[in-house]
Order: sequence, then structure tokens, then C-alpha cells
Amino acid sequence: MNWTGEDTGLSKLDTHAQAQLNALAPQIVPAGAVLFSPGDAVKGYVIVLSGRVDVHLLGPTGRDILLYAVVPGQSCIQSTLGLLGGDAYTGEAVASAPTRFVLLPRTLFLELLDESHRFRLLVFETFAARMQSMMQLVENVSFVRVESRLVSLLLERADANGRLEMTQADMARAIGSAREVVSRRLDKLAREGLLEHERGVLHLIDRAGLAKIVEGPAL
Amino acid sequence: MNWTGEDTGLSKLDTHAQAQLNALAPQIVPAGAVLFSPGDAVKGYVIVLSGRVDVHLLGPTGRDILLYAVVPGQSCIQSTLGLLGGDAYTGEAVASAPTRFVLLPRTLFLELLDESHRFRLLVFETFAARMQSMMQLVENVSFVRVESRLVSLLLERADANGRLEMTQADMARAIGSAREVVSRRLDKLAREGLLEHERGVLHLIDRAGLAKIVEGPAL
DNA sequence: GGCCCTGTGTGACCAGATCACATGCTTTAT
DNA sequence: ATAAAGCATGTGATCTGGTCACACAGGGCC
Repeated sequence: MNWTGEDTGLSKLDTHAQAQLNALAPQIVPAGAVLFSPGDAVKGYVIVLSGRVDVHLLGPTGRDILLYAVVPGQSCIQSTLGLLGGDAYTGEAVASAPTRFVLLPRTLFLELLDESHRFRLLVFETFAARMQSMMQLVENVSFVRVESRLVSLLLERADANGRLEMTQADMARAIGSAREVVSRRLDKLAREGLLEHERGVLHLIDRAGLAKIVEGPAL
Repeated sequence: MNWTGEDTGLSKLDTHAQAQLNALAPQIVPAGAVLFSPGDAVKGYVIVLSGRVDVHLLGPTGRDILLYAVVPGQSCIQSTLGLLGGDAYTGEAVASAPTRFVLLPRTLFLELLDESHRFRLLVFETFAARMQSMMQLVENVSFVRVESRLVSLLLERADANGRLEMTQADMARAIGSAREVVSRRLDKLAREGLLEHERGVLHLIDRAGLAKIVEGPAL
């Protein structure tokens, strides 16, 4: 098994560290699998090789908000928190696509942290990136109007043809809003001729017009 | 100069690292001093020895929200982000009390990170704590009602006699709300006999009653 | 005394969240 | 094939909270 070569960050590790990592067997889970839930103990450091893992926070009213997505080569920092501070998870992580990942046990993680300069950098960098994106998130939910957040999401996630398969409930989750609000916004955007939508699918019509909305008034 | 002994985390460092740190001269700034603003380049790793530094995010409409407070022994992770990723600051840091701190230059920071196991742990731990508190923040602003957040703040910051000197504008900043909203909430709490307030000062009357509000309905 | 600056109170209005449904499409069971 | 169940969506009413546009009160300071 040699998976460290698959991914940018890890391929630069020294060979000793790579050997130790390659000894671990990657796991595969289907889309929808829950990797951890609030309160779970932290089992190890997770590195995603392919697929995508969404980590979100659950509100008491059933609403939830996407904290960040873990894409290949990145690791889930919630697990890092746990490994360093000993706290349990507060968020929930679910695979939003079939996902292949490895799980470094705590001892190996700490060992590599001491031994490998590159591994350290890697951990720090993903950590820093996450922190940055968390700040971005706070900025978004506090200062950016729902319409802008929604349109940003659509522009980001739609394919080259402007097509996007996603339910309104999932959009609401991703931007930290409510399903009904998304429904009304999409309606408005459709009335303005910027997009079309039906059950489960959505087509962007006027990307330029949508892009203008993203810049739109602050709040 | 020997300031590493003043503080819990640093006193456990190996003597070599301590010697290098003690060679740096602490700086002192008065309350209200701005340590950095959005867009500033990162000068180094900041460790606060005494006082208090508030880091907040500024909204385009003039509203701002407290991201976290840096208290003695902690470091500002925004600077860590910058040192590792090279990005500029996005938040603003102001001393909310007279503050004494040291600034480790980038090179020394990276050197210690490689050399000192304890320093590494220290940095990681503060990093993890910050991340945790950022998640807490997201949870609060998304899922907790303003009244609960306000009351939490009052209970946290009031002295033993239930007295708190703070303007409504500052309270609003701290909980990520607007001044007018705070004004109306305080009014309501006062009408219910839970507290009294006048220009710049505030007295908690019924701590138990207030505590019940914190638990209150989710949103 | 009149100024100015800061902190506060208040009403009107708007965005967005919540609640409580009503449809309709799709899949599964019978 | 038809009914039942489940999911995705639409819609009105209502509430919380943020924004705007003020008025007003308490201190300093000249």
C-alpha cells in the first residue's frame, strides 16, 4: 500500500514518515456515512484521500450550519483539537461523497509531530487554513446577507453548464439559513430570470447577473 | 530580563528556549492601543504577559463582533496564521486594558517550533483553544438568542457586588449585536426587576433569575 | 450661561427565522 | 396498478433582531 504519493502535501514527507503512514490501511465509506457525531471520543487524526467530508454544527432547533468541508489532502482539525486538548467532538462529520481516508492513531500522530518537520508544517498549515475559514464563516453569517451567501454557493458549486443538483434544504445548511428562506430567494432569482429550478436541480442562466448580487449591499 | 517565569505555560520550557525568549524586551501599551488592523502585515508571534487584548472583526456597516480575547499566557493566533500561511490580518486587535507583551520575530518562532517540544505543545494548545472558542462563537451567533448572550456576558463580567462598568455599545460589540437592541433588552430586564442600570454602570439584582435566562429557549 | 461630545431611549421599517401547513413528485409496499 | 409513505417544495403568519433616523440627557469646557 502506498498512498502517500497520491496527495500533494504528504508526498513531501521524509521517507521514514511515509513508510510509517503507508503501513496504515485507508478506509472507504459511502456518501452519507457519519464519521463522527457530537460527544464522540476522538479516535485519531483523519486525512482524507479522496471524496469529501462536511463538518457541521447542529443547533437545538434542528437547524445546522456547515463549518467547513474537508477535501483530499486535508485533515479534520476537530480531531486535532481532540488529540491535543482531549476534548470530544462538538460537530458532526458526514461524508458527502464516497470517501477514502486514513486514520492515524494518537500515538503515531504525536510521534510524527515531534519527528517530522514536514509533517508539523502540514498539520500547522491545515490548521491555519481552517482557522482562516472559520473567521470567514463568522464574517459571512454576521455581515453578509443571505441572498449573497446563497448566490456565492450556487456559483461555486454549479458545474460548467451551470447545472447544480442539490436540495434546498442542503443549500440552507451550507449557508447557515433556513429552507423556507432559500425557497423564497430562489423564487425571486428565478422571477428575475437569473436561474431556473425544479425539484432537486437548478440551472444558472445569467452568471454575470448573479455575480453582481454577490458584491451587493453589505447587510 | 526574565519574564518567562511569570507565566504558567512558558515556565515549563527548556532553559535554552527560555534564554532566547528572555533576550526579547517586553513592550507595554496603554488601554485602547491598536496592536494591528485588517491588512497589516504580520510582524511576529505575540505573547501577552499581562492585561488583555480583544480581537474583533469589523463589518462594513460599522458593526463589529468580538472574536476572542487574548489573556495573559496566551498568544494571538491570528499572528500564527500569518506566520505560517503568510496572510495578512483580517481582524483588529486592541488592548482593552494596559497590556504588556512580547513579540517573537518570525525566525525565532519557527526555530523554537522545530527545536522545542514544549514550545510546540504550547503553540498547538493555544491554537486548539482558539479554534474551540471560534466554534463556540459560531454556535452562539447562529443558535443562541441575543438575550441569553447578553445575560451571559453580564454574569461573566460583573464584579462580586454585581456591578459592571460598561457602555451599551461595548456590550453590543462583545455579543455581536447592535446597541439599540442591547438598550431594549436591558430595559426589559430592568422592568422585570433583574437588574438596574444607568449611564455607564449596571447592577445585577437577581443573579439566579438571570442565570435562568441563559438556559432559556434555544432560539 | 451656551457648546460639544458621549451615552441612551424610541419608533418605524426590513431581513430573516420559525411555525404550521398545503401541495405535489417518487418510491415502496401490497 | 394503486395506495401509502416519504421527500422536496411553496406559502402565509408571526416573531426576533438589525438598521435608520432621530430626540434627549448628562457632563465637561470655554
